[in-house]
Amino acid sequence: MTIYELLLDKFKQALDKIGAPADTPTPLTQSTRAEFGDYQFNGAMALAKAMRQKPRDIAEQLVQAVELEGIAEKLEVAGPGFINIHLNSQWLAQRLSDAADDGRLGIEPESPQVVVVDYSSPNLAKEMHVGHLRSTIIGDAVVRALEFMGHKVIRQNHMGDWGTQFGMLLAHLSDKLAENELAETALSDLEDFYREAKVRFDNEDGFADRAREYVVRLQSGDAQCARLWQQFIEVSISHSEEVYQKLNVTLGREDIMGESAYNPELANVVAELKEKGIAVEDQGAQVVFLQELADKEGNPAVYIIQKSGGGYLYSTTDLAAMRYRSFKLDADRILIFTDARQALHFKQTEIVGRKAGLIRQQTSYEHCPFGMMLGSDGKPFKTRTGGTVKLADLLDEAVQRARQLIAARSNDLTAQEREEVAKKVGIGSVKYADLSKNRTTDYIFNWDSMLSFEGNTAPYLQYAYTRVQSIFRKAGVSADNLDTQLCLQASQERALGLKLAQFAEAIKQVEKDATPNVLCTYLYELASLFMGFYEACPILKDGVAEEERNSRLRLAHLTARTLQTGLDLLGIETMEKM
RNA sequence: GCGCCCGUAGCUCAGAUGGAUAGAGCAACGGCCUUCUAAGCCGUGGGUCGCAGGUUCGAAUCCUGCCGGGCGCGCCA
Repeated sequence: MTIYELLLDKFKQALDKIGAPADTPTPLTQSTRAEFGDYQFNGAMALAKAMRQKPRDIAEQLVQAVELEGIAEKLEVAGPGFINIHLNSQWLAQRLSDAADDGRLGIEPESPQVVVVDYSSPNLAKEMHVGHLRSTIIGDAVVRALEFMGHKVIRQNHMGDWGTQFGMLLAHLSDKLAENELAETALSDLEDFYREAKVRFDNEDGFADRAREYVVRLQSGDAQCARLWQQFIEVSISHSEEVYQKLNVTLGREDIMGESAYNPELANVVAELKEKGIAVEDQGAQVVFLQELADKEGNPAVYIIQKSGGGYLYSTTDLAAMRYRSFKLDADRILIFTDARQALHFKQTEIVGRKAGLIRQQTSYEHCPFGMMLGSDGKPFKTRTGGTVKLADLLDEAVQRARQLIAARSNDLTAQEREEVAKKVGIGSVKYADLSKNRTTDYIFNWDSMLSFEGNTAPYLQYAYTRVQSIFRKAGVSADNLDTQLCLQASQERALGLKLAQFAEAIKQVEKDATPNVLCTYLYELASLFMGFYEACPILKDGVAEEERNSRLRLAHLTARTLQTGLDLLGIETMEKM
């Protein structure tokens, strides 16, 4: 149980005891300022009317009623009726001690849910570009947090491996192979390949017709065409996997569930919607009219599930995917990480899906939108020449920039260690810069600030970790044989200790709201408090008593483990030296 | 036209179920290394939370209307 949950429990009991209505809100929060204690309960004011008493009197009764012996050392009523809770430092120290002895840092798994997470989902017709970065790393961080909390996560890489654009690509590939080129060679640069095919499609006589013909053949299951497609897909998937590896993302082959996988289901999804009278024919297409999203004149929103020519759309695929995930995968939650522009689509998809029974009632359907990545000019992030930035190039540049920064500093790292640090810092910086921002809004990409090694950045957190490791190297002791009592004496120790004890509260918010930036903020505050502790509380210096030294070592070690675990949940690696 | 999202310090961003004097970082300025890595720490300055109403004991947060920006809205995904 987290401290928050524990206190909440106690205050609920106290509310009951003083005769507050059963559904009374329980606004318990971490205190905003140290002088207001560690947590505060703000529920007394709102009760004044219902209980016909002064808020301060209610607060006093709550303070009397709440059972926090041994947990809180002081409860005080302040202002109009705030209750400031000062936790008992010995109790806090004991919690930390227990956490330090536990492999999971004292964090209990939750009762497991099946959570299907759709993320990354690149278009295989092209190379991965910066537009795929956010979905990939935000989704991966949420997945890691969910798994850490004990849930059964089923990753779904909903790759774009199907659709009309493949006609032109396959026609082009077919010609290349006819000229005895190998698929790997022809497709070594997917962007070039796509461009070539597009040029032919737009300019070459007869090519567009051949492309359309390939689409029909592909969809009807033509064997030769399927082989071509398979070759194309294979090369493109390998490319994605290289990027995932560079990015330190947990997606693998087994997580791929491309759009093509739903192909056999599309016709019966449409048929089912028609049978139930949910979909109707309109202007030759099969559509669902959504009265729920009608405008002021009562004109319903239109959701097309089959084109007039008979072709299917992504709405159809998403409905089929919804059914598969809810019924076949038995999902309790379905999380979908795509950019914010698709918000309406997913809202409509859920309405249609629920109406048609394509999703079980108990399955939640959560679109987790995010904003665009912008350049420092506030416009969509592009290369100097205005082209799309390839993700692989972006990551290489990140490592290269980190490498230069490391080289510019004098340190005693070996060449191999420097290279390792460059990779972890470079990739970590790109990921952290993104993860640390509120998911839903656009964000401005800036090399200098993410790699500046100052402030709320990956290197700052990584550095905090190495500082602890350095202490242990110097001390020549292992953290395992420190059985001294942990003690929170100095104000810096107290503040660090409290923050450490709140790790689980941050993770829980991430899994609930799918917002990794909450964990980033937590880790930054933790690292920052550790830096203050490090400056103010000497550990190995002369004159530090053994008990104090060992207690501080334990605190430092717990900090390192928390940082490492937290960064790992974000998909960011740590190192021993930097 | 309708709908969704956003507007917080010069810049980049936090601000969970409404709570106390709105917080960080960068940039600016001033201190701290013969002492565990100064990639650090401590301090100073900087705000009509887009504007105007409303709800309430209390609003950056909720409601309404404006202004400004982004994005969607029948056969792309």
